[in-house]
Amino acid sequence: MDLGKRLRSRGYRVTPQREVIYRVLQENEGKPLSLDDIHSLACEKRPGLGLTTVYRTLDLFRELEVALPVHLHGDSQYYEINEGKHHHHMVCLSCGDVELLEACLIEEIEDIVRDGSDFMITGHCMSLFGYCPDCLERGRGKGSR
Amino acid sequence: MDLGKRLRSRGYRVTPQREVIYRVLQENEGKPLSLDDIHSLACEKRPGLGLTTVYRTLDLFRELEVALPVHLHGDSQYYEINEGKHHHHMVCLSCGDVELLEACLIEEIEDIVRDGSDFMITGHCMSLFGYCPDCLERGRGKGSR
DNA sequence: CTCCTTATTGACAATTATTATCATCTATTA
DNA sequence: TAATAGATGATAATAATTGTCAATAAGGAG
Ligand SMILES: [Zn+2]
Ligand SMILES: [Zn+2]
Ligand SMILES: [Zn+2]
Ligand SMILES: [Zn+2]
Repeated sequence: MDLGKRLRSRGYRVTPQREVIYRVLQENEGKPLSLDDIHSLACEKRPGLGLTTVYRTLDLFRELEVALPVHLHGDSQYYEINEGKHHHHMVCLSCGDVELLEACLIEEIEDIVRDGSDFMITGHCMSLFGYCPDCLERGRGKGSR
Repeated sequence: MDLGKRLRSRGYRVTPQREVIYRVLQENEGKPLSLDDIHSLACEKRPGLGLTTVYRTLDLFRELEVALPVHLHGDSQYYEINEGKHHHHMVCLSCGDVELLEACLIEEIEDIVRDGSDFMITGHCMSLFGYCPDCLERGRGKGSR
């Protein structure tokens, strides 16, 4: 569904700022972006767009599930567009590169949980950490970062 | 291995502050604590302990792998003691309760990755979100939080 | 045990990140 | 096109994190 429908159907307005931020997320599908990343990229398309607006818009997008929060090691909160293509991430501890991982064993885990507790699982997140092929090749498999 | 050895073997000193913070983590095994949580609890045992020291100590503990960072939804960074008992978490979206999940299918995922890429996995994190039995019983399965 | 050396601490200041306020602007609808 | 209410951006206010430095105290030598 397109952004306009998703916004209007909940009583929110379609604004250029929201469209720009949405486009930034769309163009970086699979690449988690920090708030500052989003702000910089959005400002390229619409100079002057305020950082406050980025905060507000991402809160909204998260509420509407237009964007999903992504947890990686490191301080910042990252965001990604939610295109319904469920996936996870592999983060290189040396260069910080983020690769996509489409595999997910959540059903198996849900089975395990169902047998052992009454917790109802509705979502999850997962990140794998390690070293990307490039860093391994360059002998940076144990480098800092 | 005990804290003293872990510190001294790397040239760090054993201080009461570090011991107190370690004890706080130990007494809350399985329950992720935020920096403020840790600070409050540590201050009960040692009034006056500075927040700066908590920041510094947790950076150190993380480096020494005495503590592990835990990612949950929400802003704060959480920490947990690393007792070698690998586990994950289930977070209730209604009451915020965190339950332990000892199940982990990382080996299966590593197999999948090995077949599909050359990324070398050395660690991972995972959290499941949903509703705890209490909240389900109270009909708060779709409540806010 | 006492004295040195130097890592560590805590108070404070400086930065940085996030949230609140409010006048102005503008998307929507009639 | 005009009216209305939501949204934006500038600014201020808070909160979170990091840096500085004099005072303290842990660990090692004697
Ligand atoms: Zn790499
Ligand atoms: Zn998954
Ligand atoms: Zn609950
Ligand atoms: Zn695991």
